[in-house]
Amino acid sequence: MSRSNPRVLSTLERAGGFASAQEIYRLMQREGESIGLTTVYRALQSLVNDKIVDVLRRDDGEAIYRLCGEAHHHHLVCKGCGDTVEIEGGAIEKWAKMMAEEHGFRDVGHTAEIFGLCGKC
Amino acid sequence: MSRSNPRVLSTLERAGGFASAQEIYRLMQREGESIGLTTVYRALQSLVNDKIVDVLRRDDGEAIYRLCGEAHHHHLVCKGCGDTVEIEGGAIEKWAKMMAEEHGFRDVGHTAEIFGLCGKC
DNA sequence: ACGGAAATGAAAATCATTTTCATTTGTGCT
DNA sequence: AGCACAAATGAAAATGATTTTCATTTCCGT
Repeated sequence: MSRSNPRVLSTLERAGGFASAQEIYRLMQREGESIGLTTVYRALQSLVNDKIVDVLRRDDGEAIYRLCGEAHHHHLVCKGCGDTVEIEGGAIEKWAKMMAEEHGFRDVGHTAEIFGLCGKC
Repeated sequence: MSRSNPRVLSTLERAGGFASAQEIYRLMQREGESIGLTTVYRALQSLVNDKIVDVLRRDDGEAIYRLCGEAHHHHLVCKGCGDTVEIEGGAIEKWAKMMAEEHGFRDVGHTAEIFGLCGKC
């Protein structure tokens, strides 16, 4: 029953380990891969079940899938041109850990993004 | 242009200060209030704009609206029971400011949430 | 009362995601 | 190879939340 499609996984990796189902589908299309949207969704669900990827939610409600165990980073996104810079978040990791401890939470993950206008916009 | 419908706000309050648009709509229907779903959505958007309510996402992607104070804060959400704790994020503010400066971004905002399992789950 | 702006809501449109179902592919067996 | 059967695939339809459209109604200022 392992529906983890290796092509989907590798596309997610190539996308920077962070993308929505629709994005992965479009990316594969653009690269000439023949695959159905349904299969992409199924592969991602399977990867989530197998705990190979994590699923989060964007502000607009779209689900985004992220490789687990990947040294994780955050994003600095330009509201004007959409340009994205990957940034490091050591401070955040510590903050998250502290807050979790303080409130008796365990098994914690986190999301953090910064958005604004880049130099060119 | 203040479309903040007082009946919607008071229903959200009565719902425990935490509900989805659909739930608020159904609640008002059940209580015999005459209102359209569209108006509920518009009222909630307006309340979000006015920073009277916060919007989060459930695991299934449905938006939930939540009354909250004006002070900027972040959330610690339990993946098990959905319990939410408002936390302070002084460290994040500084981090966001620093990163933005470093990459020449201005006019920046940010999001940050921590999720895990609370003591009871 | 009159006229224009804002509010309202029913119905249609949109969009991500899920389900259905017929078809294809793969695998083990003889 | 041929055969049966399970798993995988994907197109199309269904679903459900949210947004948009647009005609109608309510409000307010004159």
